[in-house]
Amino acid sequence: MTKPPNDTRRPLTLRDVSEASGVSEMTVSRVLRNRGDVSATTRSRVLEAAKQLGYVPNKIAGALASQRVNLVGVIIPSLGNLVFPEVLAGISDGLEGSGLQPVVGVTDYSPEKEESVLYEMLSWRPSGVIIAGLEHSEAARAMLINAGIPVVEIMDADGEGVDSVVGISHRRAGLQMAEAIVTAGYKRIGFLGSKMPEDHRARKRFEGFKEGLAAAGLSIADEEFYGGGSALAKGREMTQTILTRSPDLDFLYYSNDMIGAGGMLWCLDTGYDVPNQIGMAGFNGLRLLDGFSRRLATMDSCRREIGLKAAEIIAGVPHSGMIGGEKLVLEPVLQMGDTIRKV
Amino acid sequence: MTKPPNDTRRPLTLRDVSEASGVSEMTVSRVLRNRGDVSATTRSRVLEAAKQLGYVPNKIAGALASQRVNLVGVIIPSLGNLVFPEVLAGISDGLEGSGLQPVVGVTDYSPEKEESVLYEMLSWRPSGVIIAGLEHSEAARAMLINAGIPVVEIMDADGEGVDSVVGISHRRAGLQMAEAIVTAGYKRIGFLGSKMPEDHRARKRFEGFKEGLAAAGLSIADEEFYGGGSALAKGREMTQTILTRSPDLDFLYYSNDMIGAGGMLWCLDTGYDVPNQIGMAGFNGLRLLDGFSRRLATMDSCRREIGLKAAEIIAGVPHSGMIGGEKLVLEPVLQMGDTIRKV
DNA sequence: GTGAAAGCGCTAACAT
DNA sequence: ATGTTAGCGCTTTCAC
Repeated sequence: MTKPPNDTRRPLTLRDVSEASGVSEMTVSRVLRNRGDVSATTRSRVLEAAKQLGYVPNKIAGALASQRVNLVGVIIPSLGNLVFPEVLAGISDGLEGSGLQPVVGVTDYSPEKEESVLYEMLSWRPSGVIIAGLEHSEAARAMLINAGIPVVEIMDADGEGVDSVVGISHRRAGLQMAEAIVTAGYKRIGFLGSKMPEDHRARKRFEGFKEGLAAAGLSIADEEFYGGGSALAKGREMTQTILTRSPDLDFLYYSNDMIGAGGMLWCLDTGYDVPNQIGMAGFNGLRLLDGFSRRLATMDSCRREIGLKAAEIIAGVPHSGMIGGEKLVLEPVLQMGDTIRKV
Repeated sequence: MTKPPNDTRRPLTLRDVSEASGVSEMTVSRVLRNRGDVSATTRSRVLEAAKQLGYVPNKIAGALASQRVNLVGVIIPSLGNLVFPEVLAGISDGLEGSGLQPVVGVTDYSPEKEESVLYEMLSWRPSGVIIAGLEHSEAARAMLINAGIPVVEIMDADGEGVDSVVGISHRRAGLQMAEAIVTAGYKRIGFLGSKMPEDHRARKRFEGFKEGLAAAGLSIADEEFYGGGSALAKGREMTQTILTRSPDLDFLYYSNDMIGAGGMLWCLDTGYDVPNQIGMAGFNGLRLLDGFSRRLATMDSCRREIGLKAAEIIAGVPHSGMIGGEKLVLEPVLQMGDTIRKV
């Protein structure tokens, strides 16, 4: 394979391949897309020329002409949180074989940024959009409705979607965890979470959690919130802080596994008897934490499957018909781990 | 903000805005792009009409006409490994304000997939490509050279690049770690890593490491490799395995911090005296691990800065001139942590 | 099985 | 400050 002789710095076009092979542009196009009937000889002659020249088709022109773009916009709040790359992995799997490619946009949990990222994406006329959460600005919702393409809102099932929805009920997840804690006999419960008002899923879990406690006549005894930084380190710090302030707490509910793991490390280092003296639980079911000596109680957020299903919905929608409106609510499984005492 | 009255399911065009506002398509285009002089009145009339209709420009057509695409292709091996999202964050920062947007492609460490992802990306005629590593297939190299756009190969500086290069010398990183270990007086050294033949950076670190040991008349006493799974858990398992097989090892060098942390947890749980009985070190400088009770010795891989600089190179290249060929070698800092004994 | 013509929705370049 | 014309590189459609 020698270096293609593209001396002129002008990108190669179909016409170049056409001239090099002595075949019309149209037929070259057919060969390169495996469309229509082309004789074996013409076919191989074209492929030879294309390879020889190092021709790379121009999808921009192709997309404009065909009104077809094999891209799926994926909009998520962050890449720093382990959870989202896993959703992406699921999406990537779900798109496998469909010819569609994900294009990722990150919002940093900012509604304004979400709006601009969405606008940017839609301007490339993707075949579909997968977007985290159900809460969007008015303008963003309008764009999603108006885009005329399948939209899947993922990760959250507590609310109304624009089109299709794939997620779990975070409210119910919080509620179920509260029930498990109450059943185990814990009474003085602390909550530790992030102070991101725009993390609606964390907020809903917290609300469901409080609701579950309330049903048993209990409420949050103390709470602690954090901003940026290494989640593990923050979990450690916050745990020390809250237990110093409220030494009588017998359970700590963390809004995610990373801070929960940090808290667990601190409790074990400090000599707490987990789960008898103090119980603890997180959220997400992060496999990352499998290597710890104790397994933190948690609840799987089904993120890989969510990505997979969302992608399948996009990939499965026929090019014209677009029915949509599916709502798929997955059921997370409570994993008791080693940090909730047996009843 | 009422729902835009786009009754016909046909996407809106510039012409629609033109008709709605009574301004020529060309002037509408100018307004929407803030290009050229437009009177304040026409301007506001156009913006009003565009907003009213919910018009989203078609970048495909725009790109085709202007031969300008504000996209930067970013090709990385994986999203599951913490390291790459951090590089992405750096790229995202470096692109800030340039008007360029990253489009991410994942190769799963497969040269074939890298080739197809690259082909796919180039077919969108991006303004530049940032790609992990210096090792590519012949065809991939040819595409990169032939693309006629700035290319930045990142993360590795041990070798020749196609155009610009931003990275660290993994060989030197391994070598320096070996020197630190030798200096601390360790003699019986084990290596634990992944068995990914395509992870050239890990391979180079290992080679540099062995070279560093050799310079002191030492060599690897035992080694252990792993495949998939939770890295923390694997680090734990492998550490048990290698120390059972070779109980006389006094140092363990891990190819990354996650397996190193797993190993550290196991050693501490098992009652090893770290760092006196056994020392250990990883690689990457993961801040994620800040919450552990001991800090693992490690070496910063400068991944955020690598992303930042690579993006700046792409963003800084003038639209035509394309000089390129920069090579930026960053210097990782050795962090001794708590797992190498003081001399 | 192959080719010619028209045009996708925009913007560069040139009017005015 | 605004409008007109001619394409960008491909694919659709229709002809042969």
